[in-house]
Amino acid sequence: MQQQSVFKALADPTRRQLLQRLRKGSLSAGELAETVDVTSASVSHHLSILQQADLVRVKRDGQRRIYSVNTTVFEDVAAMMYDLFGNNEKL
Amino acid sequence: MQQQSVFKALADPTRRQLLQRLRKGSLSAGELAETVDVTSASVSHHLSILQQADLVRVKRDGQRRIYSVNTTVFEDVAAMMYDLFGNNEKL
DNA sequence: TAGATATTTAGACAATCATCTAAATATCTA
DNA sequence: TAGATATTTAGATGATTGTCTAAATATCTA
Repeated sequence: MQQQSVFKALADPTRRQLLQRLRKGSLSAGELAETVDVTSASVSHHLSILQQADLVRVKRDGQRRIYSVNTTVFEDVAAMMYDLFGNNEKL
Repeated sequence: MQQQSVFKALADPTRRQLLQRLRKGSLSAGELAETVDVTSASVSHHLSILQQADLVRVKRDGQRRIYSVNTTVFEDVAAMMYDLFGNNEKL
């Protein structure tokens, strides 16, 4: 889990949109592409960045690829946040 | 609190480094500049981005400017994370 | 096997970004 | 007030990024 790749992945609004779609359930690359306003080539590119940051997982299903949020990473992201803002009374 | 400005602000390693320094206590722009490997002009630029994202606060002290982490923003950042990863058993 | 469908990869381009140096602004002090 | 100190602003530059179209790859089905 690389801090840099995670924060960079989250910095793009389209990628955050994709993550939010996936929160509700797994979707194929094509289904995801329909929910955002860029080409499927761009979506594919974004998905690969999310994958590299380990924020999403993918599995094959025929000619489709099914993406899902990697929820196990949440704790790591929370730890990063703590690393930046931690040690205050709100935690 | 703009999601976009916060995530973008956190995406840069130098800015995260500055936040970590400030976690331990308030510092002037010059003191911050000594702790990172860029010019004070660059640090000033980064600090303005952190300010715009409301992640740091600044107050004047003579010719110095004293920066500190805006800890109250942590809850908002946590909420953003929940918005992306939320609804899983780890929360 | 041919053609259709799903997705990724390659290559190009414009916009954004981090950084630098130099100059400007503001404040302190002798 | 002059000069020193602290910080920001302006302008330039090279690198990175998000996006597109076109082509490549992989899989399904008639």
